[in-house]
Amino acid sequence: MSKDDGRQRVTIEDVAKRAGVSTATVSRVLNKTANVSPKTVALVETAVDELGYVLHTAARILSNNKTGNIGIILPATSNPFLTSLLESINQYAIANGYNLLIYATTAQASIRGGVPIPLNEDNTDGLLIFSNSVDEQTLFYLHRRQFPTVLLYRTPPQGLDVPCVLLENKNGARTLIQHLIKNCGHRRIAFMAGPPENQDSYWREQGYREALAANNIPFDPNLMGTGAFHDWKAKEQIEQWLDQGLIFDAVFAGDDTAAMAAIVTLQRAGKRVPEDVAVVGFNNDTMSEYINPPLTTVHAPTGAIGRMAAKQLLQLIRGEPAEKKTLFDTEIVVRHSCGYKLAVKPYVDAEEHL
Amino acid sequence: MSKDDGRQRVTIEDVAKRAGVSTATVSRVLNKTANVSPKTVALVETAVDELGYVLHTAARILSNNKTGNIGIILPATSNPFLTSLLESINQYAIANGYNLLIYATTAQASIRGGVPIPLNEDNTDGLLIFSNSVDEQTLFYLHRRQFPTVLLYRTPPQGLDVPCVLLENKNGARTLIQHLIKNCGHRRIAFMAGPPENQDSYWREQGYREALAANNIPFDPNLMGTGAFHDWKAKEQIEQWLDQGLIFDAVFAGDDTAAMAAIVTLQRAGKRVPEDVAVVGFNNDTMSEYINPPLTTVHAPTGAIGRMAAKQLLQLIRGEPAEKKTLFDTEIVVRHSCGYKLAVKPYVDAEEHL
DNA sequence: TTGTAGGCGTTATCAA
DNA sequence: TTGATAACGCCTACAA
Repeated sequence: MSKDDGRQRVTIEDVAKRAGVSTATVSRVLNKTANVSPKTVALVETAVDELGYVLHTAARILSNNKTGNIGIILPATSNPFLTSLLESINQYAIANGYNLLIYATTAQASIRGGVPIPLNEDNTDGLLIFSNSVDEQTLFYLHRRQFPTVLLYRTPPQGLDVPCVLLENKNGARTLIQHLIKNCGHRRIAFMAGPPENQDSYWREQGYREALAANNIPFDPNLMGTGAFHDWKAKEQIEQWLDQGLIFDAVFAGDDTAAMAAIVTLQRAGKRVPEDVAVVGFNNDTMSEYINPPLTTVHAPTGAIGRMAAKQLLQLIRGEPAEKKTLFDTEIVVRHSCGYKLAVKPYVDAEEHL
Repeated sequence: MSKDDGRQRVTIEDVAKRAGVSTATVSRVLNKTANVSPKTVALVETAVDELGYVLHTAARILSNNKTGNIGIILPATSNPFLTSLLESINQYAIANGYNLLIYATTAQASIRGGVPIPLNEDNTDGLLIFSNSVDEQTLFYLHRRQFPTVLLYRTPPQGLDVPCVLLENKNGARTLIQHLIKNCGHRRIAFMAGPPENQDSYWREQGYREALAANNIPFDPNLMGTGAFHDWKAKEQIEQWLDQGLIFDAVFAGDDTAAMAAIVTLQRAGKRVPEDVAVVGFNNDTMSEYINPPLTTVHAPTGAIGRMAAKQLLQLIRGEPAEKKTLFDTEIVVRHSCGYKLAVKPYVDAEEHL
């Protein structure tokens, strides 16, 4: 291993010798954990510099279990929504003296047969867990170890008492679909679900169904599909619907990413959005107002959610209690893709002006 | 610390006792590092399960320096381009038995006074370093320690011999600006630079200047601004230019994120894009074809770059040599925002059809 | 095939 | 204010 051929590592002992003090003293000045005479401090600091000493993280962790890091585990899917979430958490963490480490897992992360997950109690002081990115066994393990953990966008499993920070989905979705029905006159509204087991998607679907019921529109299973909060998945779903000749005048894409892909796929198939088919999303990602046509969606306070989760986690780490459950409300944002007319005009191709 | 109140951790020793074997044997079956009789293996494995034993990462690292992780350090800016990069690296890492840990730093990460950076030789087997997210001192330190390191989107500093994976920027930018000048008839082309010290931005500017020179357009320092590869920064720059009455008929935004923000800012100020002002970007992010108008840009093979960097790093970790320098070429993508007419029509507002 | 024991680098306890 | 030393949990010679 190339890593082992490296020249001998400079240890705290080397520093101690060079400075003519004990390792204990070096540790004290490094951690400011006790009073040390200014003279000694200077001695140690120059020794550190001269030797190029860098503390061995693993050794410290083994010895006292402090890392200065918090971690977040999330599914490895590239959704701009996740970027916003991470950004807000990172900011909060740094502002409070912690570094954020990120692990994006393709499978559901799990401890099993003694194998730890890559971000855990050994290299972080606490963990944020997004949706169902780790399995229940691991959740229970962390809880048994009383390791500071906060759940994001999911509730804890039965019998597990872990704080969670959530988005209110049902009301937002219901309002959105009501708008589609009442204000825009759509009746055959297709729904694209998120990833399997996703709680946000589940509740958005409930809101969709409630709006239908409230308007005496019978639920039609043929209008149920999957966008998986993913562009190519949404593309496939739209293409399949088009191929099979499904009749629909609107699509609730599940989230903005799927909505964006749905719009483009429909347009490439010769459909006009929103004249032929309306499309609405969920989240209000940054690009939602820039796309073509601007997207009608539900605004989710993603940054606030991230900050709140980080805040709860740091409280837990400090040994303070945290909120069992925090719920954030949403707000509908009406633009053009739903077919409802607005004052602001979107871009019009040059040739139209000629 | 709440983390210390947790019930006693199950160690390898507990497992050994339970299974009636030595810790050495437990370690052997856990790591498959030597032959153990099937009978003993079974004994150990059930003990692991019954006790809920999970290996202590830090202890293993301290003992043998293997982590199974690679790390990437990058600046904490939310650019969809980075998401693509991370996705490709993560896929490659996982396909090859490594986990990717991510650290997004707001300042330039640095070891100093013995303080390690959060992702380092103690918790990863190798490091990918994006652009100038860590300082030179740290780069030299890692090299001195012979720690596997690959630079992404930057060359090593003078005197440092570290592999790097790069994007070709100058030719791409020159071609793009040539297109703006020759095919679209623009002459006063403003340029928005990326973040300070960013090598990609530097070379894009060189390409811009070369295209100008090749067409006998004098370089005008008034047309030089900053977009910082960031939406709000680009917005500010456009607003400032508009305020001061700068005359320009095109903007090379530096990257797609800045371009998207530039387009929207211009439109809100009552300018038509591309009729009044053309806008072009760089990268060809996913959303570039969806925005309004669809963006003319330069395609960068971000996924391939990420995979290549990960590949080089794993070679280094295995003790194999890596390419000193890998350069990826680009390709211009002409859509609507440059003003050049294409067959594919963008979205047209419903009212235009009435 | 298995066990014993030393060492990895740090921090914390206890004395001085 | 400082020093000696016992953990922390694991791995790997070396022995058996």
